[in-house]
Amino acid sequence: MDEGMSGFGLKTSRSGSGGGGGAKCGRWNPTNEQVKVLTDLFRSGLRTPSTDQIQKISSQLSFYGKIESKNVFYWFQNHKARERQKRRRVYVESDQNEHNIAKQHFAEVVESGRVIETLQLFPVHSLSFADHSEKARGYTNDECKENTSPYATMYTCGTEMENHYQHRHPSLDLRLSFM
Amino acid sequence: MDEGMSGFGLKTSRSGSGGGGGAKCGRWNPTNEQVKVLTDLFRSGLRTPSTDQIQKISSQLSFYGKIESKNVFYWFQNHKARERQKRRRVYVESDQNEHNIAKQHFAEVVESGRVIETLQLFPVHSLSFADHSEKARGYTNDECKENTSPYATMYTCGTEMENHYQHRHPSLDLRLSFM
DNA sequence: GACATATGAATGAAGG
DNA sequence: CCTTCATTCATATGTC
Repeated sequence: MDEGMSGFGLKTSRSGSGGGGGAKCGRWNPTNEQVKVLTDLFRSGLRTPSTDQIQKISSQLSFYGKIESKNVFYWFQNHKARERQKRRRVYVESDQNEHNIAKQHFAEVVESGRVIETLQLFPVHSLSFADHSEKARGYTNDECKENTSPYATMYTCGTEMENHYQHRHPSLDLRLSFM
Repeated sequence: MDEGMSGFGLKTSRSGSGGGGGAKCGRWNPTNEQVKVLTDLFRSGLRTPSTDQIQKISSQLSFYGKIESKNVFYWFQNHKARERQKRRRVYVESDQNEHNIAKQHFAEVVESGRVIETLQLFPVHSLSFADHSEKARGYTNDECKENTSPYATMYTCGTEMENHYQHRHPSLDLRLSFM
């Protein structure tokens, strides 16, 4: 997700605004601030920025670290595609369990032209780059070992909406591994 | 991700305690049966299942335990990538000369629509959405493209050199420039 | 418990 | 827009 998970500690975050920055170049590695701004823009409705917009965004984000316009371009492409795809999956998935239509809670975001305006003036809340909110991805997981036994595994992880179609037996035609 | 997508379902799949006992998983932990089936499919030649196939496989595997389609997607992505990576290792190590017999390895698996058919047999029952119109686009061999151009920059967003902005700070007006 | 490894998940970058 | 590839992050598991 957009969450990124990068925790603060290990991720080779060369958020070197400023001087050298460790260059582990090879591919763009967005800083948390950059991601935040981009995400905000996306959330505010921007999906396919024009060349000009990309330029501007890139310029602004360069303050936080090395970045090229193509990075911005790709970021939006990927984010949009993944968001859509994610949604598609979820939709299908829930479709199979036939009982949670509620899954659609969000998905409006809107698209009015207003977004464009906003964008040109540049982002909203974006920066508070004092933001050290590392997601600190809590994960207070207790223990996750799913039992590996074939038949008892059903409801080990409730909550997701996946557990419902395990009533019919695969009939084991599976061993189609013939070749 | 995988969606290349890759980004399928929700990431925060921590179930909140709910009742059933079992554990709450931060990530999917496949059962042996699930792994076996996936491996068999892989061995039988399936490398990049289509969305439909992923759905079906996922449905079937749900019999053995909790699973989401994204898990199947990631599984194939990872398995394929790692096999290739491993092979590349070996290839590089053992091959100084021009004899690349090893090259043959991944030419065998790729061909014939057998896999597709197999897959269609796979799902059987269930699935109200079972459509037979598979794209059957059959994983047209991947590994052939050796990615020879690291930075081709084909993106249509003009100007690639952006790093110039980096040296002049946005003067922090950024924070205020919104709206 | 630290360390090594295997693997699930994510995402940048392309190619088409 | 779609799919795919490569790399990397994060966590589960195994070993000592």
